[in-house]
Amino acid sequence: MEIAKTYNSAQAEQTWYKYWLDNKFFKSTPDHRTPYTIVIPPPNVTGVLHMGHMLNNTIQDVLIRRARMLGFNACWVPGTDHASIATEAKVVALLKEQGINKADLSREDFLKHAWGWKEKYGGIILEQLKKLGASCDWDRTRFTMEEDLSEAVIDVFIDLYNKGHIYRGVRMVNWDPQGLTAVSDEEVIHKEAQSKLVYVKYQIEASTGSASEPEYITIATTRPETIMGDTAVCVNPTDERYTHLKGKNVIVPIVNRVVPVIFDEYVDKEFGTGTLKVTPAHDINDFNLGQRHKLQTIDVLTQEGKISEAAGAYVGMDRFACRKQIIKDLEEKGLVSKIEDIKNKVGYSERTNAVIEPRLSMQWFLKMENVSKPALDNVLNGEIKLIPDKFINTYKHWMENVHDWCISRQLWWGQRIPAWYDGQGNTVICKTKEEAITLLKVKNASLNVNDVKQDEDVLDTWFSSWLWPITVFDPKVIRNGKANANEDLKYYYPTNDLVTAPEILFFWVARMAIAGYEWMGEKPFSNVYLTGIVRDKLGRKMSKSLGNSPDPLDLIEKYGADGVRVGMLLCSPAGNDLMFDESYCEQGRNFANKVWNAFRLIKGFEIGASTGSAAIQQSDAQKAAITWFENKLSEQLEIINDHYSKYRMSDALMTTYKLVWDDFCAWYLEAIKPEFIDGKAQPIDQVTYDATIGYLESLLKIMHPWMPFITEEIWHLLKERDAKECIIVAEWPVQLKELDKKQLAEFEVSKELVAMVRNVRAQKQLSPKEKLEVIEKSDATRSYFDNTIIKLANLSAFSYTKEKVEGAFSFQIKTTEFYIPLAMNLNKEEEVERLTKELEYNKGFLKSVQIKLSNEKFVANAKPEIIEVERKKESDALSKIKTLEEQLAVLN
RNA sequence: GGGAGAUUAGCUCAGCUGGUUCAGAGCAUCUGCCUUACAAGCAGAGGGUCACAGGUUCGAACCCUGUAUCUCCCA
Repeated sequence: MEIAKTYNSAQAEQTWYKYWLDNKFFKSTPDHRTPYTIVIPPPNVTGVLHMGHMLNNTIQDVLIRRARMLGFNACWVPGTDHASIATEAKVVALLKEQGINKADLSREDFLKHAWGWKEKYGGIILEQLKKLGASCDWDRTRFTMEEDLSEAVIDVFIDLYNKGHIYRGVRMVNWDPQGLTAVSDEEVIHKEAQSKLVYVKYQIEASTGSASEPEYITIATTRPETIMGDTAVCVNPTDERYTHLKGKNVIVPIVNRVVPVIFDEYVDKEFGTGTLKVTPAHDINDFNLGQRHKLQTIDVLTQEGKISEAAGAYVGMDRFACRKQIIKDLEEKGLVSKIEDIKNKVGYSERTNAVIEPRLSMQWFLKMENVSKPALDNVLNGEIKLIPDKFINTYKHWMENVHDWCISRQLWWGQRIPAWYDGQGNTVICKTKEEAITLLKVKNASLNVNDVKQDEDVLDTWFSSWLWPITVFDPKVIRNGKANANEDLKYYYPTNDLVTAPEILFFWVARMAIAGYEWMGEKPFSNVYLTGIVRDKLGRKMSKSLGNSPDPLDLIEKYGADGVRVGMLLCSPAGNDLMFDESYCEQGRNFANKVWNAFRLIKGFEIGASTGSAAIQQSDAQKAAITWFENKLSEQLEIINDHYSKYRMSDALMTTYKLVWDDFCAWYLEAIKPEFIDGKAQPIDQVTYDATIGYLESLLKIMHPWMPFITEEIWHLLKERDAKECIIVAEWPVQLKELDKKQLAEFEVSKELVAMVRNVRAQKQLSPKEKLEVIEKSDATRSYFDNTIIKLANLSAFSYTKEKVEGAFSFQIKTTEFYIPLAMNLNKEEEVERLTKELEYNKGFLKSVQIKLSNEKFVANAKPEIIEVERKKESDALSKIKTLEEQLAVLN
């Protein structure tokens, strides 16, 4: 069979993904094994795969594949999130293109369009995940808006309401004037902006009878368009500049409203002029002031962010246009004393990027104080681990200062709030209209059934996804109670690992923890692995608008899924952002190709007869290499397992990479590779061949989580296997019970020796083909790796002597001296220089060690083993120096 | 404004309990090689005042204090 010189990723990817699906290797059902569970952070149903998903899901796939190989019942649940605002915005935009206005549609018709849209475009991202090899149990795919899951959301609302955690009230909320909905605090992104601080003069109302010049007080504001809503001016009571204003009123410009001057500690004397215009309808702090001082609230903005009728001026004008206009008008009236450029933070909607408007409105809230406690405690006590743990601080800080959660959204796409009103001020919370009528009748005997109306709003998307680790398994558990949980939930919950971005630590992770304790009485996951943000190599966040994000699918096409997976993870320290560059994918692809070629070499071996006259015997070089690699593999496997246990993904990958490339390809294969005689490769003996195949299989297994496709491909090309005998379900290799550390150390010395010989060749410009001889000055007569060294360094002989060899090139490894007799004459000067340099170095070393050893405090305080090491260094250095001096003496 | 984290080779990062001349890896660079698995490769080499300034210690990349720069979170 002809094997291609380079690995064809596209073909293997297609073949094996289908094969895995057909054989149901991703599928998990409860059984006697221990489960290992991950629920996917459900991507936005409108989303397309970006680099963040790529990173995130590759990590999950690595974890799940390894768990599967370790013998766990591995279950990775996929799905999508309905993303209320984002999806509704997309549907509204699409309808607009078709000339349809949302306002003209009924709720039902709009939802039909939305579902139609979801069926058509939703879930593209799940198909894309398959391209990177994600081994999700697709039969379990869930969507947060599907009927069962939605019902659970309603159950949860009712339950929380009954427990007294949910309330409705008029509060200052973050209003998105584009999405036309309230959003939670977490959905507001604060960005620094260049703003103008306008100093406006408000006339102080003259005391009766006084005819003097009008007196003014100057306030500074970045929001002059809200002046029409001013109902007071506030100063700090300790501010001596303004004490004379006690009991006075001022006249609000433009609308000429007379409002009081109030005194409150809240005002910062240093900022602006130390006076504050108070607009209770449009600023949370002003609202609080208004409450304290019983001020009138005048809402001068509409929900679209335009000036409202109540303003009495500029009605219908956009808020930003009005800002410009009002400054102009105030200037004309001579009421602007100055305008300053300042930097301040402006909130933007996470979903629509519109500037958030603080706005008073009637909303539903969840009281966080009580429900959040177990979720905080169990992170602090380590029951739930955050990786890396630096996030514990952030988490703690948020949890301790958490505000009530505004959970209502003025949208249609989502779970509708199960609150019912009778039009006369009575409200009941229940699932159906029938129930509502019954319940309302109790409160209102003269109830008119036609007046019973359900709340128009839906719930925040996170109010559904916080149930994700529970309801993907058993959506009915909320109403049935956890004692009646189904088999799946009992078996898979709590899940093991959650892999997600730090950005949604509060949005989602914290809230899932809350929900987990509230309804399951138990954590939803044991470990939360927080990935970094994928940035470009200039450190900029990858984004569509910057156009600096490669399309993951293009990368896969170019470098292969395995190559991209390796590339992503090579540069992804946990919790730190990663500076992505395509060259990492190239490195990944090159690695895949290296593996492919190692396979080609092995596959090409011709196996010699094991008996008879033409029998091929295993050489000592091969025998030694085999025992060495068995130990090396075991040693490195232990390190890899340790990295995994600490979620050090890039370290686990790099260790794997070096084990394969350096230890296996560069040393092991070179050592056992049969020689060429007369241009023809010699056959290999059966024992060496079998051992090599065994090692390759172990390595393929270790590589599989990172590179699922190429490993499966080679696994099957290596030998005929049964239909179900796939690497994806192969057993993870086990370590040796006991490592031969002495042999490992000995081989390291051998490697150094080989490198030394190669170095001499390079220096003296000798061909690698020219055989050299090496003599070791030693009492020994042979050692385990002699023949391996002969093979690797291409020596004619490797021998031992007790005497000094003169006229040969000499060098030391540790304290042992070696000679290479060279046909050419040594360049005396060069040798003297080289040896002198080495002598100087060793003398310097010796000095530093001796200083340390002669320091009484060191000898008194340092641990005995440390002192022992220092003494050994001293004696080694002394012996090295002696040897070098002898060598130099001979040359001179 | 409050808090967290970072700063180690050209780049991306390790460095876990302070202790080997502890300063490391991968990539990139340079030099020599088309050596019949692999030029997507092989062999070799160079490259760092561990941000800066103090301090603790027999000993500091590591602990402490301050400074600078950057990132993130919260208000």
